[in-house]
Amino acid sequence: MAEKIFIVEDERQIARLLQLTLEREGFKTAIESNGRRAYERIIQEKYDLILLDIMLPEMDGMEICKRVREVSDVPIIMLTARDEIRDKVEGLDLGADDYMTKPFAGEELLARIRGVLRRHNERIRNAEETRYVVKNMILYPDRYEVTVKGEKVDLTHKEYSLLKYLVENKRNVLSRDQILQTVWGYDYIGDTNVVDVYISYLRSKIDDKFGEKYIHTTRGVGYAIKD
Amino acid sequence: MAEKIFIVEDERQIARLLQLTLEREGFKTAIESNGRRAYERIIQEKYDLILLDIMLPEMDGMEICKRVREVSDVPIIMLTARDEIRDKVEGLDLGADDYMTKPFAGEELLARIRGVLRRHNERIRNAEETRYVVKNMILYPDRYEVTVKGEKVDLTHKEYSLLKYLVENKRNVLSRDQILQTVWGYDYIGDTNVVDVYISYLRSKIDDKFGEKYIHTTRGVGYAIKD
DNA sequence: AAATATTTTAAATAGTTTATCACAAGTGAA
DNA sequence: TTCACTTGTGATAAACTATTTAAAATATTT
Repeated sequence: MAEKIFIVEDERQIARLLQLTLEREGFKTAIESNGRRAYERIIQEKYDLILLDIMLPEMDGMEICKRVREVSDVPIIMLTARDEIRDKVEGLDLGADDYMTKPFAGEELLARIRGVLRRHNERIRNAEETRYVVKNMILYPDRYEVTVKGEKVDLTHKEYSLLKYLVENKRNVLSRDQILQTVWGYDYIGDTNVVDVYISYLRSKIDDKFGEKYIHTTRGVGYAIKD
Repeated sequence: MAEKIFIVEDERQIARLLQLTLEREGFKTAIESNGRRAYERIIQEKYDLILLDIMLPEMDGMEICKRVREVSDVPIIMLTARDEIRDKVEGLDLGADDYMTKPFAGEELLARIRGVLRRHNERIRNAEETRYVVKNMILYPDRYEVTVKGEKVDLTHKEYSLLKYLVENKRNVLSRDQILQTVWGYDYIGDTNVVDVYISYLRSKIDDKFGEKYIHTTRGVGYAIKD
């Protein structure tokens, strides 16, 4: 699918040139010359990348960048005249992903655009990782990691698997047999209290350490994790 | 069927942006900017998911989340500003299903919404989130939990099993023999009044405590639970 | 191969639940 | 209203369950 690039530039010549360069490479484009209108369009429509000039009528590029960043991570590349070097720095501070100084070579622009898009896609893919939230505990299954109040908790493999099983079934009481089957892979139910022991380990590393009750016992039945 | 998502956010621009993003993906949406009104709408109407900003006029998102959780399992995703609140939020008890920091990429938000909805649906389908309701009492079989007027009732295993059997057969009078067979597993009927005793325990924990008559005696026959 | 970490088993302890009994209270028929 | 029977309830001993600890067995790393 072709990415849609929004060109915010009040100099018609430059805007047109950009548009031709991009469309020749298969991108879709839209152009806007007025700052305030550009901001509104960015908010309301969906673009995959914004090329943003700094000097614009009604609202300048810095201001647009700042405001857009309050609500969106859409990739932004700032376009600056060569002598506005101070602006470069400031633009990056405002959350732009990259910048280009005018005049620029088409190849360099395309390379930067591809780079920014690639990094952005990676960011999204990584950010999509699932996580399970219970109170202030977060379990990240892909990372094999658990944090409580932002602090990493060190768990052994069995401890982690047990916690994961509980968290995946938040609120439901799981019997020792269910747990043995799922976490330990036992298929006949022996005479062991290993589940109880591991519950105890988890509690000392989580409940006790952070002074909150996560793991609940239902006598005669099993264990459950709850908010 | 399109899921209905309730956007609770006081910044119009952000709310609007969320709405557009979601509607473009085929969700139905509703917006509310005031915290107290949002709470009332959540309680009274049916939404499939709540996007809940933290800072809101009249009642903040944390408070709403906490109160809603007392009566409902509706999926909640918290929205927090990146710098100011993020750290605090990690340290606070959400009871939420997930959270997002602003600004966020539309793709990530959609991925999280789908993830939370999927898990919620699985919870309902697989975990038979069935509930038995008698007057103000709700019995959740998977959670081994009983609430009356939203308040959790502490029951022992036998008490719970007996209550469950009665509730599963609401309005039907069950004889002591039937109860002994099903709940106690006795297959010959001895000379015991243990059923009577447990009926008494249940009444003191439920009927008496909450001042309503749930368990009825049919003289010479047995017991039944009724609205 | 030694050192370290993890997992399992076993046993002591503390705590809760259960069943029974004895008697009190309640109910309906005569 | 009384009587015979049914039902309700508090006390308690016995049974059971969960928790913790420590030590033994196993796996992993150095």
